[in-house]
Amino acid sequence: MTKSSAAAGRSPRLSRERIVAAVVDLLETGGVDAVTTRTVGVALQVHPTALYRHFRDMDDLIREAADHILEGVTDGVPEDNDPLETLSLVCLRLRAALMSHPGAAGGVASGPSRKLHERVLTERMLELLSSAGLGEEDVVLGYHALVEYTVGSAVIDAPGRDTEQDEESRHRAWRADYLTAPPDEFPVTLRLASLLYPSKDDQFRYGLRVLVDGLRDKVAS
Amino acid sequence: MTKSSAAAGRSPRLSRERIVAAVVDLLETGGVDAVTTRTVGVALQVHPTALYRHFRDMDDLIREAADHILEGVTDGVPEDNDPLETLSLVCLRLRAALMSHPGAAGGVASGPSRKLHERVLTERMLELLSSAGLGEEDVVLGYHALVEYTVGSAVIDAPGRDTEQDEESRHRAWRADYLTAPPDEFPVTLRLASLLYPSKDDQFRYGLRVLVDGLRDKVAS
DNA sequence: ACCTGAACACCGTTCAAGT
DNA sequence: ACCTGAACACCGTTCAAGT
Repeated sequence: MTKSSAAAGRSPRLSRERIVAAVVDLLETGGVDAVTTRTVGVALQVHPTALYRHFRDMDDLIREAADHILEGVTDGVPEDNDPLETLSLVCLRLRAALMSHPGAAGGVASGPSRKLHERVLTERMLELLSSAGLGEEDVVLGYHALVEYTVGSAVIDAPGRDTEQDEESRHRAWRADYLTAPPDEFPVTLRLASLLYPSKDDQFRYGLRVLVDGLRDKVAS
Repeated sequence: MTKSSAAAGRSPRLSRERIVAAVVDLLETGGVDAVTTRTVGVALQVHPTALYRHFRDMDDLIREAADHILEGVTDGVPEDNDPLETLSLVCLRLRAALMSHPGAAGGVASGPSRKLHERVLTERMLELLSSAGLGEEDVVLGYHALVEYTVGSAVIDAPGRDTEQDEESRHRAWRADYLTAPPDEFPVTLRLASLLYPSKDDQFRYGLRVLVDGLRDKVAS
């Protein structure tokens, strides 16, 4: 009745699903190095090495968890008349999912898992680019550009292990630091120092807009 | 005569420069996790903990090495009539520097070091954007967008620890994998599968072009 | 002042052993 | 079949000790 035909032993305490759920949880609450064999062990009240019955190695587990985080990214995104605007919203949702789970960005950055939720996201993005009227070449290259920008900047922007200082005060310190540069060697930096390091979300939105608008220009050809 | 006024003991075997040089070397030949306290120890014929006299911790050392890799990125870049084309070349040079030193990308991705070579690169990029005729806001946001795209995609594209398979055969396997998807759920993916995963450099160049061209459109405003 | 040696608290992973 | 226990080969880092 459990899953195997010969349901002999007591029911297993672990499963891929339960392990993934625990990892997603650790990815959400803790920082990047919050998920280790030991931490998932205590989270599931189980020996650190128990997960090796269900996953080949830590990398396998992280990638599965990363894919799980991609679930629902395309759901409920309001449909705009312009497919590229919808796509822009999808990218923002993708970023939000990655940012709310520090360390997950590194997981998807390590290469395409070609697992379910990633496939769904890929299909949706390709479809939106295609229905915008882009040629096949531009659809594929545009897809890659948006993914690399969104995932790549999430890797950069995701909160690391130093959550002590908040983003704004850190940025303020950086700007102040630039003001100490020698004026004859760094004139432009000095002139613009006060504008450097706007909020990371504003940075991301700007680049996303440039990319999306640039892709729209390719439709005419 | 050495450096301190009281030059008593024998001259030190180590220095920040020598350690950084060794790390840059390891970053170039080996993969991402090729640089550890132990590996720099054997490279310099020195005890693994010796570097703690010269650097606060491993992070400090990696960031210094990452900055060293940025040296000369802006040197000898041919000056185009259009500053944004020169900027495009600078980004390509930055990518080349990061790609040829796997792991260095992670170093600069961990946040701005505000060290010398990074400052030089920042100044040059801001200057090129400024001389292109962009407003101050666009200069700063354009700078951030280009850096996040270039560094972020380098983190994604940099060769990891699995150098067994070459890029092209891995991409071929991925494309083949997409062809096994159920046709009714992934029609666009199936139609475009053969076009997916062009060379990483081509991917990067495409997105870079879209970004640069998009920034040029902002000049008119 | 600069480096070594020993030690500590971690990692991921393997494999024999228990149930 | 599934999990535990012990063990191995690694990490980064601290600190007392040598010279």
